[in-house]
Amino acid sequence: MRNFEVASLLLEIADILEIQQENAFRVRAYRKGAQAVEALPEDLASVAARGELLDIPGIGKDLAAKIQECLACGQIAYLEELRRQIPAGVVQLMRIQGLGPRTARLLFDQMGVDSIDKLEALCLAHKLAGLPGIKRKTEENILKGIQVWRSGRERVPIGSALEIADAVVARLKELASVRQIAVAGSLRRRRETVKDIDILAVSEQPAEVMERFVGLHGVAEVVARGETKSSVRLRDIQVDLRVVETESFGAALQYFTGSKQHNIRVREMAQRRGLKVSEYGVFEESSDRRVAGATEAEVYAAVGLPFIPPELREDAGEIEAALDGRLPTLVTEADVRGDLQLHTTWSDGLPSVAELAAAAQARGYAYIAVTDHSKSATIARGMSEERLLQMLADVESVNRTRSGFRVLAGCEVDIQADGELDFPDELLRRLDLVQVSVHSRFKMSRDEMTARIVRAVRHPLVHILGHPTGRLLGERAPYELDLEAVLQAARASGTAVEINASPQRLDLNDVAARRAKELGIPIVISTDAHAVPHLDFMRFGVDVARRAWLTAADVLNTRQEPDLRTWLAAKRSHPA
DNA sequence: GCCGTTTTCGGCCCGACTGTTTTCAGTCG
Repeated sequence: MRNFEVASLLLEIADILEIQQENAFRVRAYRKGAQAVEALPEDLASVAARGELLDIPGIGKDLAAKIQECLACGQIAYLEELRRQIPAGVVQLMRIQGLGPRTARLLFDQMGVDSIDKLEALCLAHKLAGLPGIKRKTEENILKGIQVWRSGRERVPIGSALEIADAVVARLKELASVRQIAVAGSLRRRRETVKDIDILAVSEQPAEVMERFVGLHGVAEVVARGETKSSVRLRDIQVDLRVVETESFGAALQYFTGSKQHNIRVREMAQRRGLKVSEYGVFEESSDRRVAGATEAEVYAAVGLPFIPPELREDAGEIEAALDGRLPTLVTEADVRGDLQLHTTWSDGLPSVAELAAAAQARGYAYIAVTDHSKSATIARGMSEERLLQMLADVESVNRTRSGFRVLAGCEVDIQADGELDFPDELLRRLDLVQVSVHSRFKMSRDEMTARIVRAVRHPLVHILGHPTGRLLGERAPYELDLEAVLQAARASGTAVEINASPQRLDLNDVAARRAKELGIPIVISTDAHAVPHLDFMRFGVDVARRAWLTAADVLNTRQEPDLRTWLAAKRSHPA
């Protein structure tokens, strides 16, 4: 059983307990436990086998026992019992925006509502008005919520969310009264998908800012409108705006960036020091005197912490690391010296090698690798062996024209169903860089797929495993795979793994990349660009790397060109 | 249910907005 599956069972327990109006802290304990499990960079089964479940913060005796039970028999008896009391359909009701546990309980108890379909029918027939606390308006809001839920666009990929957020920020910045403005929330933490966009501004004319905000082009609905806080639906996503005073900006930014769990930890630390943290600032409990608030650094300092980068704020060990002075210096886009997975006219890319080299050098890179597809990738116009040789000549001629810049001749070689590579060794040996990836036969069994990839990763001429899980965000689930086994094979053979920065892929993801780092596996961040503008995807890959706690030293393509070439050569003499 | 430089018991983050209310509960982040 996968970690996320265990986590989802724990979350379901939390949901049901919440509907049953159980102790809120007990509910929180299950949610926290679920989050800890999901963020765990290693398989729960391995941790359990070592008897270390209790070492996971947030997992105590009870949760450890339930996790053990999960791993042993795939279910939790306690949850089965809860499900008999509150059917799954009732838990589903809480997926509707504006509908929480109290209302779900009320609807189930009084009207037997146990599905969203039934809820919709009753709303349309105006059968809910008259229940305590429900009138016409509430029915309307529930129907709107059901529409949003049906549209299925509950989470938006980071690429499109950033685009919308940047546009909103630009429009609001035009107002002279807007002194400061920033994106907060999970978008600032650079989660791969987000549920909404949070924007924070400082202005002495909050009313003017709100006015501009709710009137923005593309606003489909004003969800809420207050003096300092408003929400709209804009192009299928909710955007929240808060306006605060200058002296509160840092506190508000810290607060609205979250995560919720991270903030709870910060507040607990503040409490122990006799302080109270809110979005308005840090205050002395006794006197209400403000001690911090204008900047985030100030807020963290007040509770005894160094500044923690937003990407780490998930309560996944960053508080402890900060206290011990072990926070990593995260890799930045400026550290990246080259891009190692690129496609050109030699297969399915748009630019020529020369065009790509010019664009990459203009961007400040010192090198790139062109990695066109191998012959089996027919859909992607994979290269025949002759064309591969012609590509080598092309790369050589481009290298003659450019100084201070190097094009490495590479290939993205298909991993065939049995783990064999798509080109013979004598050809691979002529390449500077060999990347291997799966592009076919996605539906193999977990064992077969694992064996297939492990075999390729162990091949002595292979440098990098590309998009290791094969997922396409929101389109295709990762293939069945024992990723831990693949990573162990990479470690043993010295092979690097890729963070594919294409916003469609982001593969490895943050959790897996963090595990790869833990194992000491070299990591590359590549865009997989098929056109010149795709070189800009690098920022998304760096975001994943930062969420994975990576420093520049963990990332191969931050090295100087000679160092990289040394690594590429040394890899081939690595004892397999 | 978890946790411990205040604690093995008694705590556990904090405020805005809406819709229903005549003073507040529910939801959200």
